[in-house]
Amino acid sequence: MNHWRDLSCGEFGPGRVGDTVSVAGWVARRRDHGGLIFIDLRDHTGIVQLVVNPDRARNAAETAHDIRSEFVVHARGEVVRRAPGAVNPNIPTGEVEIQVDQLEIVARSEPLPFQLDDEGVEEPTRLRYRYLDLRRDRMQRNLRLSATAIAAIRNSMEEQGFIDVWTPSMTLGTPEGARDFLVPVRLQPGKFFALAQSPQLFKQTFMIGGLDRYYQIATCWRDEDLRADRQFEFRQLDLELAFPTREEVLEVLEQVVVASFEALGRTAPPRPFPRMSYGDAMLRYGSDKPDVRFGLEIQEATDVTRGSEFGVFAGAETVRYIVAPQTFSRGELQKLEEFAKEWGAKGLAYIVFDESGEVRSPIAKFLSDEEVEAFLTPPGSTLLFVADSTPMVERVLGALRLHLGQELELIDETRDEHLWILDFPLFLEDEATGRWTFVHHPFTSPVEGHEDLIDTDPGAALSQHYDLIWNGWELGSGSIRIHRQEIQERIFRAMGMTDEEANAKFGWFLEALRMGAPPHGGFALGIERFVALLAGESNIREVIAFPKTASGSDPLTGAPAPTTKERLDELGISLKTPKA
RNA sequence: GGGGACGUAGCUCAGCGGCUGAGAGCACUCGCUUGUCAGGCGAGCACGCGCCGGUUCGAGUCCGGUCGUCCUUACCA
Repeated sequence: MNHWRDLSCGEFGPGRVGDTVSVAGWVARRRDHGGLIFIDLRDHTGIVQLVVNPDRARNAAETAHDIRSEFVVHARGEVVRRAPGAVNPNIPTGEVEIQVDQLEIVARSEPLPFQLDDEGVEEPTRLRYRYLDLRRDRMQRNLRLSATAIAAIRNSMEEQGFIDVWTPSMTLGTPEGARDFLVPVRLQPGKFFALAQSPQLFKQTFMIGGLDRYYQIATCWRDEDLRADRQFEFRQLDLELAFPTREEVLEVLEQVVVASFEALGRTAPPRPFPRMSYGDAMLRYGSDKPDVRFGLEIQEATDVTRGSEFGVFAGAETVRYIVAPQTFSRGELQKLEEFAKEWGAKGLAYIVFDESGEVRSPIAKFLSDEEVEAFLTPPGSTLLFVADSTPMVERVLGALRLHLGQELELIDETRDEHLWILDFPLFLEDEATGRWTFVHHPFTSPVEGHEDLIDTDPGAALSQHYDLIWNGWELGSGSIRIHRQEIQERIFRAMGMTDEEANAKFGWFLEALRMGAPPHGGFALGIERFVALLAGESNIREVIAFPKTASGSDPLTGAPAPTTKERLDELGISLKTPKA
């Protein structure tokens, strides 16, 4: 170490008794007994108690009198064993303390705007003074955990033969997908770069360039509303490999996840991770990112209700239901119906089977014997039905299932469930426009043999896309890509894009596909989501040093901010509503 | 853009259906205290109801708007 410190605060123990040492850190707390003064000295490793005794060091005692919370101090003294009655079992260094000989104030501190041991401080305050928040255990732990995980990810990628290559952040914008952040160019006024939403086309170009296995922890920018799991800028473990099978890509990711768990000293999830088809996920969970830590699976009833006396059932494209493992009062059922309506349902039919075996249901009188028999469940349960178009049924019951899972505390928080979702459709029909839009991105390869469906029956074509889900969070997604130019062009056409448009947007890439593109595929894993889950946080802002708020600003720096007229003139930009 | 919640002291919050000194805990300041570790005891400081407007004899409280924060939804290929 150096003259400031021989040991970090958390490193003191009985083995150091008798040593004369230097220590430095922040004053977590000072307890002044008039004579004796105790100082809890803190750094990133922990806390050690300094004892300043005027009988031993008069100058140090005078200095200690001036010391306040969060001063940075440097002390020199002797490590001594505490008297048996004075041991503090609450801190790892509690068996020893430092009898101070010299004490120096290195930096003073104003009283802090919030107390570091106050767990209840609101997020805006924490972000406004993030440097103070960072001193606290939670952020120290999360950022260190993040660093450990990222190191493990890099190691794993290197071991698996991937090379780290950088791609530009400033690139060509695309009208599809999320909104781009635009970057004006002083040298070419009126033109804009877009900040990369991901290195997607660049990494495919690496494969055409013969790099074979590429990875990068890439920063990505998307101008979309911020959420608990979304920021304007975030990082992806971005990777791509040539001549892969789907299994190989999944294998690479599973290795990365396992390596991260092991680096953190955790029991790794068993491999291979379970798989589920997209169709299955939507049917059973009403979601393409199902949380499978609890049951409450959605049941299909459409066949049974086809000719139902109950008009709502008979007339609906799809009827499905959830069996909740308890009964509900009328009021509770009404609330559940309101919840379903908020998600777009026209109503929520129910059948309550009381503990006594009695049936409460406004629709029971319409149901045939076959229906009643099909829906029969043990006493003390409730069936909740949604009848509507298939996407609406999936949507509403998926939301209701999650809602009930939380409300009824059915989710086993101690479990970790990793899951692959496979066999996505290539296209989904956009409900608003009726046009076919790609589910993932337009570079995803159809399943072999489904190429012709692109033109004949787009809705039936499956893609070689896959998502990695952890406890209901989408960690990332990937696919086997299209490496044949003519297939790529057919996809663009199916989306209603003319050849001219496709060329204008992706011409350089279509050209590259004509010059020897190997089969390739890859994946992108959301780093912050992954780390947040590893850290047990439900919000990625807790694992980001300087996150932005939901409104897209940074309370610490005050960004974003207006700029000057001069800067705008230089860039050839005029504002509709000029600001000072 | 839609829905919900919140905004009172540095922090976290209480505050009646409208009434004559706007509060608590912690923090902070001062004093006393030589074995505390959420130190103890005593004294003190806080002038603040996000902002604008309205209703009223009277508004932290009611109404409208606005700003900010969080959650959620559309959105996030």
